[in-house]
Amino acid sequence: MTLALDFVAPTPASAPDRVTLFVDVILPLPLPRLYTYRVPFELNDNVVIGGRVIVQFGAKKTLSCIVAAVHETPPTNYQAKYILEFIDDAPVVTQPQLKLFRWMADYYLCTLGEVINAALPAALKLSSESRIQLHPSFSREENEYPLTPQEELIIDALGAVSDGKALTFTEVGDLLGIASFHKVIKSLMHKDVIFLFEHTADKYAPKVLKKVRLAHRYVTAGALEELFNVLGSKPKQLDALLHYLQRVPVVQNEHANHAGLEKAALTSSPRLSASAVNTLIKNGVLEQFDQIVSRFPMDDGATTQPNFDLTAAQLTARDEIMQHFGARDITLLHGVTGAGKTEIYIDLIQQALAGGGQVLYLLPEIALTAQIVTRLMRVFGSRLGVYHSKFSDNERVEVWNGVLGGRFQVVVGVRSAVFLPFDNLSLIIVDEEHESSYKQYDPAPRYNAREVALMMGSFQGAKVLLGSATPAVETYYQARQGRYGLVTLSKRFGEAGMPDVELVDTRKAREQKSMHNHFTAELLGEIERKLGAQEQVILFQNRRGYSPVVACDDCGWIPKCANCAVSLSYHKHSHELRCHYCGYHESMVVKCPACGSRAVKTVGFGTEKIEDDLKIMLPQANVQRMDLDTTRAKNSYQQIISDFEKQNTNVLVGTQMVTKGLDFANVSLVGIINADSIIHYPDFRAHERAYQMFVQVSGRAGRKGKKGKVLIQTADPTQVIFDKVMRNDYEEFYNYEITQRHEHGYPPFTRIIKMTVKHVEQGVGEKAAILLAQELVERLGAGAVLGPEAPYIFRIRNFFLQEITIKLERAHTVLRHAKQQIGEAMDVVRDQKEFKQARLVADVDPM
DNA sequence: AGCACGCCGACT
DNA sequence: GTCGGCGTGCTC
Repeated sequence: MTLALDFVAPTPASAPDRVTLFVDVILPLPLPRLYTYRVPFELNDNVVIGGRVIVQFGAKKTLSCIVAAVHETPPTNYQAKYILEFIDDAPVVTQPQLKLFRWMADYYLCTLGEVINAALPAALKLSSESRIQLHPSFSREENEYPLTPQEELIIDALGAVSDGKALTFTEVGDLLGIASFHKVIKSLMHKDVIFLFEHTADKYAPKVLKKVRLAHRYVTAGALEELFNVLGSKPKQLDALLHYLQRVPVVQNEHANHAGLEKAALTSSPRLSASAVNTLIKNGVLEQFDQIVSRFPMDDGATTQPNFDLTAAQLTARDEIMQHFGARDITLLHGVTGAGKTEIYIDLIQQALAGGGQVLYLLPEIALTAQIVTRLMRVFGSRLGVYHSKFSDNERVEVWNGVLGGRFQVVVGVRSAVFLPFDNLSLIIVDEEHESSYKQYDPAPRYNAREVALMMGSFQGAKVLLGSATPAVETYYQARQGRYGLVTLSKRFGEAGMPDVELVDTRKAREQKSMHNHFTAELLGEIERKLGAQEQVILFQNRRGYSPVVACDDCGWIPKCANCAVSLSYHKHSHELRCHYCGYHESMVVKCPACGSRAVKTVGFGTEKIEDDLKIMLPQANVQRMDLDTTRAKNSYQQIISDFEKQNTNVLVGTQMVTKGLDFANVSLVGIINADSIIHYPDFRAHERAYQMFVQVSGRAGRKGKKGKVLIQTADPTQVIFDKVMRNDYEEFYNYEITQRHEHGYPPFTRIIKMTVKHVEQGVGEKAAILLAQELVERLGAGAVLGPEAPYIFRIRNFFLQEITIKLERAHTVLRHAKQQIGEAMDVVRDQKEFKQARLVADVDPM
């Protein structure tokens, strides 16, 4: 019957031909290829490139993934599975993004899945877990199969069929107390006791506000009066109602009542009774409703007009930038610390917005503070989205959707903000472009947000402005070559001169026995003088903890990490020995386990010891420490900053954190406790990094008309780098450094790819690395391959490391070819049976 | 990345 | 004899 009908029924003229669509999807897994799924015919119209779909992957996994392409080509050597579900009817990933993600996977030698994984906020990735439920046909009485006690336990937990309780696999595992519960589930399925289903859910939960409003029938003066009479004998309810009416002009403004009032405004007040409010709701006087609200305040504090005027120098710089953008897409703004780059950025952002485009403003993590956000918020109001790593996942999704939906035209954010779904960027600002925190190290994609921003700019026709007081040598080189525009701002804002930089010779001081712990008499005296003058001091020590090493004074025994090739650092406040690489920690040893001596001493020093010493030497000083250990809690960073700002503390001791973008008007002295530990680094970028660090930290001294002072303690004041820092001439530093780079064939004259081979067995790892190096030499030539070599820290988290450095010429064709070759070389190693356990990692443009 | 299938030691 | 360890291969 139905068959006949089908046969007879003519295809409606309006219906499209019955095309079978296939989609190529990006799975959120480190897989090299895309996978092709078939679209159920009735869902053909739902296909959206950049939208999410749910598919079955493998036997037992449902995943949400992104549609990368739609086509009609059926796969030839396998049967495509059907898509299970379409989640979105509009893209969550835009076309320009897909293009960028492809570029990233290609350039950084990783998979698209890894890029997608890093890009999407976790809440946009659907959670999928298998669950089990009692089979409708199952009943205990009629059950014919014998059941094991474990099976009984699960059936008990599933309750009766009627109330249909479901258990996740994890819950089943917990219930049985074993990890291998699969057999039990399989057996239960076989016996038709349970069935299995997949539960997928969007994890993003909108924020819901509970609100109340006056029921519609009371919204007239007359009805209200009547209501008052009725409530006359109920003072609490009347009180609550009056309070509501006081806050909401019900009669005059009907819309105000419709918008209602937050329920908490009535219930949380100690003067009002929450139960009275609930009674009013129950009796229908007030009605309660939910309102989905944004996690970001909508009320627009924007003035549209910035509350400042650009100085003549800033105006000139701004105009020069605009001029460069006329001819070039990328411009470097080289402006000394305190020259007022932010004002220029704001001005440019306003212009870009006026032209209708989107703007992305990237900042390193530590520079994206409440200070800068408040400032931007004042100008851009609710058009500004903020993307910070300390944000909750729901907040990130809101920013993501806000960019998609056009609510946010400007986003200020950290590294990962380059993943946001822009499709109409007209300006990207990368502030502090030299910062190494733009580079992601550990999980792939090992990308540099600055480079991604440049590529994104070129894809979307956006101008990119790089800003820094100490540009990366590579960046400055491009500018000098004329590939980037170059604008220089050399004057500090508001008359503040550059600080005086002085070197203090610690070797000499040691000889003269004039050191007080790690302080020279000069530094200590200067700190005292500044404190006496009610001024503030910042001390920089590039190492956290109390001491990096402890050692037995009698036998020389040193506690080492069990998982890494490092000594354990002593942290006094927690009285622990900690590994800074894997997080391993144990109690501080009192007695040497090797010889039994109790003379276990600390060696070397970190921020904690500096803080400690200073508190003892200058008891009148109020010392605060700022490093990874004191800022781990959510708001502690903000707290430390605000204490220092309000001058509750007068000395701030810290790691790199104190060097970035903090503006404190009253700081007149910056001390660098041990410059040598910053300079001596086995890396071609050591000088650049040291220079940047010294200049950045010096920039904290002296602002708003006060001339600051910088004291650098070093055992060897004759080192070249100090000369460059003291002359305060970036050009000179650059000229020196670029010559070095040229001589030794380092970037920007070459491109570097660092390969790391990790293996739990040292010998096997070494052999794998040797093979990899051989394969690379074969393909790229001996001159391009350095190593393998064990890094200084040759074991981390139980993996032995071997590194191979590949140096390539800069040309793009070379790069393309080389990456192909590297991929092949890696495959050769991976295909060897004995190296199956080796982990091979490629890091393109390491920092 | 999971998660299955497949081959070797200590136990009902 | 089996249960269960984790080694390698596949997932459209």
